[in-house]
Amino acid sequence: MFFDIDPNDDVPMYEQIVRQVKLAVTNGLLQGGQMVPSVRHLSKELAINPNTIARAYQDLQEDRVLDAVRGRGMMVRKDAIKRCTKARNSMVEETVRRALGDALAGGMSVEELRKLFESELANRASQSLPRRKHQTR
Amino acid sequence: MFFDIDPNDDVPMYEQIVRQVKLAVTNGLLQGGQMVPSVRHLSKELAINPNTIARAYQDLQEDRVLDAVRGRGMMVRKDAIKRCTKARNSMVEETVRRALGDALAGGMSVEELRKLFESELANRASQSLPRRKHQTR
Amino acid sequence: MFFDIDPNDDVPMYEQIVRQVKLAVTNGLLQGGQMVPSVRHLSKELAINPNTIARAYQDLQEDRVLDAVRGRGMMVRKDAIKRCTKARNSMVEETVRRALGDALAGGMSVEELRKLFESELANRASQSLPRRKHQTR
Amino acid sequence: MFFDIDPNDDVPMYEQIVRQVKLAVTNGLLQGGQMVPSVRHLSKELAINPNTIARAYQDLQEDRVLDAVRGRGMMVRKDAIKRCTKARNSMVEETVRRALGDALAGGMSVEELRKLFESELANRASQSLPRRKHQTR
DNA sequence: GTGGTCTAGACCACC
DNA sequence: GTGGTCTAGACCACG
Repeated sequence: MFFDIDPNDDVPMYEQIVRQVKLAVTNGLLQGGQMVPSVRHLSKELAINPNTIARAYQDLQEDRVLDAVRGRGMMVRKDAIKRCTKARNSMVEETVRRALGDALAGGMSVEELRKLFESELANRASQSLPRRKHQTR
Repeated sequence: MFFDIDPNDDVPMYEQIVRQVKLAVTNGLLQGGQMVPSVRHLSKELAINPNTIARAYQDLQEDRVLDAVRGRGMMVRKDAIKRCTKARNSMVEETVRRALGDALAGGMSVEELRKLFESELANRASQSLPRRKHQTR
Repeated sequence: MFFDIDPNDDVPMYEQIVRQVKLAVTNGLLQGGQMVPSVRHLSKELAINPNTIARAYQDLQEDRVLDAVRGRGMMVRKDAIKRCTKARNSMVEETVRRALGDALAGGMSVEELRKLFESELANRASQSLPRRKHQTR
Repeated sequence: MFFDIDPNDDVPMYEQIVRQVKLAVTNGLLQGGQMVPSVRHLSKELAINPNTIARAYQDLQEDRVLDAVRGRGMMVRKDAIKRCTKARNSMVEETVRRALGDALAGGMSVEELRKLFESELANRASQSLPRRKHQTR
């Protein structure tokens, strides 16, 4: 599937899964009504303990992104995309705000920061597969 | 002093202190040769366990930002600013990269992201004290 | 028919069916000697796996509410109404007891509780079809 | 402590803990700012696996009833009582509504139901310790 | 087959 | 000491 989990990242694996599912919903890889892979299946595929997957799915259920269908599996809610997009927006916004805060607090000038931003953006835009590998805090 | 510690933040308190000391060095609030408040003093001021302060100072010593002066306390190294600036740069860069990764993975367009960035920048530029309050992961 | 099944409810579907059959017997919608819809028929009507219907009917047989008639289907036993009424009574009693327990444990006064009870009762009494939609645990 | 957990109940233990903590907040046994017993401690006292306790506490954190204080333990939020009272109210209301629904659907008359309610209420009112033992669904 | 709960025991970071 | 995460393996109810 489309998951890219790093067990050594300081953000816990179950949370990485939660985030990646939400992003997949936002960008259309996972559509409303679609089934997500079963706990056991994904657990094998990612070589991760089923409990960890289950916890991620449960969190997604509480966030009303997934619906458990008795004896059949977990399904993406039809209205999930709204919530996920909102979540993505506030997530990105928050991170940007953080970068900004650190930059200014550290005396970095607005021009420097903008330049850094644009250069990173250029890097990404020129890559074919825009999937990041390591996400350290 | 200039510390703004949130005990319920998910970044640990000692790390918040480390980061804020480094930023203060970068932006000139703390200059080489200057003494940093004593563990006991800061511990009282922030109502934080002295061990926590001590650990932060210890880390800063290992990062060669502070120097222990026998019987007098901790002093900012004269060459600290170089290291701190470098640290700040990679810190900000890393955060920007993360925002970018999440944005693109979630299907946000480059234009949207740039707009968001500029709007946040405008917000901050117009404020007097650019110190952020909550830093959620 | 008169079934109102919610697959996402936390009480299992087969149990919802059992309960609703019993209530139908109690209130006279299903009379002794009457045939109950066939597993296949009901399965189609409710868009539910036949196994689930079968399991419900089996339970009802064990509870001596239904009788299997060779080659014809399932029939409501003539003495079912007694048992169903008894079951209904203890079911309602149990639920009332639970509400009471939670209310008192949570410091709700007897007066508050009685008021709540009467107001709910008034709500219902004024409605034509007293069939509830969601039954959360 | 004040917990009364039944491992054979069909509501899971972690959820029993969640409910009982909330009720304790509502009725004043647990006040804002107060620490709840540590995971390990409660785990020993109730002879329940620490993971189960931890899960309950995490749920309570998500429900903003508890706050984790780094390295010190879990504390009742000052504003918890509002949420808990609200939760209790809707919980009790929901149960009452359910009793009512079952009663009416089963053809029980309003008078019968009210009589049952008042008699249960009388039972409880006359008891010294209004703590229920078994809570079957 | 599915998810849900629980146990036992381990390791980590924080204070 | 505290909570947080993860693993391994078990059992259950549901469809």
